[in-house]
Amino acid sequence: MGIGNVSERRLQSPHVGVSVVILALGPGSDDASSASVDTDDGASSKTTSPVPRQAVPHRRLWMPLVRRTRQPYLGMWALPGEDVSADETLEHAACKALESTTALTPRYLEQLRAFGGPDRSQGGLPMVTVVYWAMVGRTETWTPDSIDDMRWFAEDELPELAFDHRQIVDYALRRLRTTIEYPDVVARLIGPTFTLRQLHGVVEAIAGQTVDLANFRRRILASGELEDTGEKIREGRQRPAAVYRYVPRAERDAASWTRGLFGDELHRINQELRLRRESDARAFDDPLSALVPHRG
Amino acid sequence: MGIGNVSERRLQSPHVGVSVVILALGPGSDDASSASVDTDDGASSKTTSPVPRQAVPHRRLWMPLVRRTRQPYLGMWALPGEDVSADETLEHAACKALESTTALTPRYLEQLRAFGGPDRSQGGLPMVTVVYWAMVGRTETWTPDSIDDMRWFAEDELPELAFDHRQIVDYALRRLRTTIEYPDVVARLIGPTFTLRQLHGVVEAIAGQTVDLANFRRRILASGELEDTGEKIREGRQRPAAVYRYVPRAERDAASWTRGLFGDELHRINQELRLRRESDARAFDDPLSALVPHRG
DNA sequence: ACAAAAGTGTTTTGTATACACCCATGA
DNA sequence: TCATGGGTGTATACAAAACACTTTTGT
Repeated sequence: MGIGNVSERRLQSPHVGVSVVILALGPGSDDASSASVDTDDGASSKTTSPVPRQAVPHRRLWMPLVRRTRQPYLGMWALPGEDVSADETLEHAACKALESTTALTPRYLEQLRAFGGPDRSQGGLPMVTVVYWAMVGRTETWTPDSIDDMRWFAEDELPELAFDHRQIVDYALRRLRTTIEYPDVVARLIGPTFTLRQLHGVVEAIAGQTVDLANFRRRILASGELEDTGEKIREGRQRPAAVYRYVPRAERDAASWTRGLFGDELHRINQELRLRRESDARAFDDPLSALVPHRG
Repeated sequence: MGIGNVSERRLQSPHVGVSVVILALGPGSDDASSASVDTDDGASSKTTSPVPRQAVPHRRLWMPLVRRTRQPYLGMWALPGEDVSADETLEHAACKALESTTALTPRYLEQLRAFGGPDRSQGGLPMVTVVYWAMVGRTETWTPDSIDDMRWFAEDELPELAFDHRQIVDYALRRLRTTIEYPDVVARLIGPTFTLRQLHGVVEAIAGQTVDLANFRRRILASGELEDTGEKIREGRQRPAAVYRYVPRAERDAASWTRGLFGDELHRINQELRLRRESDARAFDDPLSALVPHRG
C-alpha cells in the first residue's frame, strides 16, 4: 500500500475528520407539545427556517447544527465534527463530536460513508471526512437545548448548510430510511424497554409518513426479537400498554458490526474517552507520550 | 470542524489510503472451462488454497490479491491499495489501485466503508483506509492474468490476509449480497448489453447459490428497467437468446450516487486519471504546480 | 357511559417459489 | 428427431396492507 514512500506526495496527504448527523425524535409541526425553539435569535436572517410546511401528523426527526466560527463558510450552519488523531479510532472521534454538541446519550452510531476530494473543502484544507449518523435521546419529554452557536432543526426545515453538508444529510436520511427495515435497529434506537406505540412513533418519524399501527404491531412481533417484560405502563391517561424489551437472536449478533454500534458498546467507548482525556491532560507536560499508540 | 488549529494534534493526523476489493466472475469448482491458475508457484506453502471444497454448481467470484513487499506482513497477501493525495478524489485513488492490478475495465465501483483506528496498522503508520469494492470483466471467456506478486483467488478459497483485510473482504461480500437486490446494480455489473442467462449467472455467483432461472427472469423483467434490444445472440450452440439493455428510470438516477459509480462515469474518471498522470509527469520538473488543486 | 388508547380478526392484494410445460434451433 | 437451452403458465405459500372490530382503562 505504499507506506513508507516518503518522497513525492506523502506531505500532500489530506487531513482526516469526522462529522456526525445527530438525530432525535421531536414534535411534528402543529404539535401542541411543541418544544421547538422558534424564537429567532438575533442572528442573520438566512438562518430562519426556509420551508414553510403544513401540519405533519407524525413526529419528526430533529438534528443539532453548529455555527461555523471560521472561514470558509463563516457563520453558516454545519454538522458537528472533530479532527481525527492517529491514536484514536474513528468511533472515538465521532463520540467526541457527539459529546461536544449534546449531553444526550447516543442510542446508536453507524458509519455512513467517507467523503473526500479536492472540491469539497472550498478554501479550507483538503479533508477526508468520515461521516457517522447517531440517534440520541428518548422519545418523550424532549426539550432541545439550544445554546449560543448550536441549535436544533427539524429535518425538513433545515437552513442552508456549509460545505457539502446538505448532500451528506440527504444521504444520511436516505440511508436511515432503508435501515429501519431491520427490526433490531428500530427496537434498540429507543432504549432498553418501550411500548409498541413508542416504537411505532420512531418508525413514523423516520419513514416520514404514517404507518398502520396494527400491521406494524404484527410485523415487529413476528420478527421474534421482542420480549414482553410483563410490565405495563400508562403513556396517556387510558389503558396501560405492555412494555417490551429487545432480545437479540444468536446469529444476528455476528452480523451486527455490519451496521453500527448500540448503546452498550457506545457506553464503553465513552468510558474509554473519558480515561483518554485524563491521560491527555497528563501528556500535556510530556508531549512525547502522546505519540505512543494508545494500547502501548 | 477545527480546520486551522495547527498546534496540538495536527501533526498526529493519520494517513489516508484506499483499498479495493476487486471482484470478477470466474468458474465454480470442477468446472471444465476452468482457467484458474492452480499451478502452485514456488512460493511459500501458506499461499496455497487452504479450504478444499466440493463441486460448486454455479460460477464463483474471484478477486486479485497482491503480495506485500514491505513490513509489516511482508510476503503475505493483501488487498490492492493506494495512498490518497490531497488533490484527488477518493474515487480517483481507487481507480489507480484498480488499474495497477488488473487491465480489466471496472463495471462498478462503490465505497464500502472507512476503516481506522490505531489497532489496525500493527507496526505500520496509522492509516485510515477507505475501502471500495469493484466489479470488473465480462462473464465469458475469463482468463485470470496472474503475474509475479499478483494472483486471483476464489472467494471461498482465500489465503490468510494481511492487516484486517480478511474482515474487510467478509464485509464486502456481505454488502455485495444485499446490494444485488437492486436490479439496476446487477444489470449494469455485466456490461451494456447481455442475455438474461448471463445476468442470471452473475446473480448466482454473487448469491453463492443456485437461483431459479424462470423466477429470476420474471422478477428482473418486472422491474421495468430492462429493454429488449431486438438483437439475438447464441451463447452455446442452441436457440439464440434475446439481448437486453439496461435503461434507467428517471427518479432512480437521483438516488444512484447513494450506491456507486457505473461504467460510464468510471470511464470519465479513468480518462481524467490519464490526463492527470501526464500533467504529473510534467510537474516533476515544476513541483509547485502539483500543489495547485486540479480544477484550478 | 364515554372517550381514548390497546390490541385482535378478517379480507384482499401482491409477490416469491416450485416446477411443469411448450418453443426454437442446430446437430 | 432429439438434445439443449430459451421462454411461459400455473398452483401454492407467505407477507403486507386496509380497515372493521373488541377490549381495557380513567374520568
